[in-house]
Amino acid sequence: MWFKVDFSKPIYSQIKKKIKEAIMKGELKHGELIPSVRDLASSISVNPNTVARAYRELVREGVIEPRPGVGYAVKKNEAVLRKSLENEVLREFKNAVLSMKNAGFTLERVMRLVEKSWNG
Amino acid sequence: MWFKVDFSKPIYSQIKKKIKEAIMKGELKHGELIPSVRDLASSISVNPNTVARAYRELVREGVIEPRPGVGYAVKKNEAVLRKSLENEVLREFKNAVLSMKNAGFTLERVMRLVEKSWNG
Amino acid sequence: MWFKVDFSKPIYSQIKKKIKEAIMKGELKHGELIPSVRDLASSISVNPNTVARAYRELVREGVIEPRPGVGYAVKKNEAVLRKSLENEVLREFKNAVLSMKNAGFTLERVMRLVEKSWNG
Amino acid sequence: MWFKVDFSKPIYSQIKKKIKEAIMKGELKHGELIPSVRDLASSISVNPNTVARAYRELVREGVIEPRPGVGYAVKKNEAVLRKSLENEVLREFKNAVLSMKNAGFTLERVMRLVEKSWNG
DNA sequence: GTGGTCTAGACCACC
DNA sequence: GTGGTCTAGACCACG
Repeated sequence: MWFKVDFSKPIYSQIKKKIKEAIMKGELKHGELIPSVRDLASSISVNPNTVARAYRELVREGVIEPRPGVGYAVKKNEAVLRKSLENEVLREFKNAVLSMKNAGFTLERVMRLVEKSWNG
Repeated sequence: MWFKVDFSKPIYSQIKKKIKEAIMKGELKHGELIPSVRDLASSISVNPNTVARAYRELVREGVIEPRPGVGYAVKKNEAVLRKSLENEVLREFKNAVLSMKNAGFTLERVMRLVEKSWNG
Repeated sequence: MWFKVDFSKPIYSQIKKKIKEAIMKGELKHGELIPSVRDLASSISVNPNTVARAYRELVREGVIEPRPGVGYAVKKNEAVLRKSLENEVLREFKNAVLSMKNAGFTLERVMRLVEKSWNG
Repeated sequence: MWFKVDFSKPIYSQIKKKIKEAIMKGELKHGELIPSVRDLASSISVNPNTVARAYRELVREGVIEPRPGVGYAVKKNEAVLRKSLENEVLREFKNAVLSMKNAGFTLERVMRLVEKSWNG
């Protein structure tokens, strides 16, 4: 596990997002152990407490489950996870679309921008 | 001038955005006075300091200008303002699109969601 | 706000429980501010982080809500809170009753013990 | 010997409790061998170390005794064991009753809940 | 080895 | 003043 942290946003929420995305992409499968708190923390050069907070919240959201003395395992598969990730990401996206509208962009221009952003 | 404050985001930035949007929509025109700090503060039930901060930053950005003893007047017109707002909103939008991609949405689904969000 | 911390159980969860109980008893009312993180922390001689964690979880559970720059206010009244507290306390209680049964106590004896514990 | 492990509580203490209850119910009698560490571990899908720890503590408490090369045998009989279990369970029960009181339950409601929990 | 909790203290944004 | 986030590092329980 490996990614670049963006210090302009809360690190713990970036971790949550990355884990969720990894599950959705099949990089982490149902029942598999995710990286240990200490491992992930050192591999992205972040304090273990920060990773622990992210994991704790993922547990609360039902995405992973603690295996005492062993680590954390992926709990739910797409069905439940998708809902959690979708809600988060969708809200952000809808707001962005409305902001574009309020800023005076046309629907056509926004559509073109989606494609452009998507591919590069 | 009135709107519902969303306590989950910085209030001062919501105020800034609203003022900018009002100008772009033509609700506030070049040279016109915007609501006084105290009026806006009481009408949206917010600390006057918060409104003052928003206005201070708008002044710094050249969007409005102080009229000592009178209030604040719109400085930039829609054409000039658009550029700054666009950049801000565009960045947010591109991030949102990429998040959708990472979350496993298809391009087609995203396109449909643009239309849906736009109209609803 | 003032209470004796029991170091044999997680402090943050004792804080959560105390706040909930205070609300249920009417000591803290809807809309009122609860003690600030720093105040409570110093008054019970505990690290602010510990109080912050408790408050953060209470927010997540919908019991209190953050007032940025001001503090935390009591959000829901009995209706919602009762559910949250009841679930917690009830689960604990049912387990205790079943443990008594498994340990060989009679129903009659348990009933008498309820009264005894209640009054003393 | 088999039961469902609850991953939200320490496994070794669940094992201890189960063994004690089995003795009190007469399922395990004085002098009888209890399941071997490896058997119990595999039958409830748990790390053998965990079972070993439970047995070690039961030995320390004088509930069972090691029979080198053979296994562990029940040492105390029901009468002697009862006292230790009772104390443990009683303390838990009293706390639960007080929590119910603090949560605003009435004595009457608690009494009804005892019966309800007792019967199912 | 794993996670869970806590302390101490820093820095930032917000009101 | 308020809370939000993060670091550093300790200690404990569990497997």
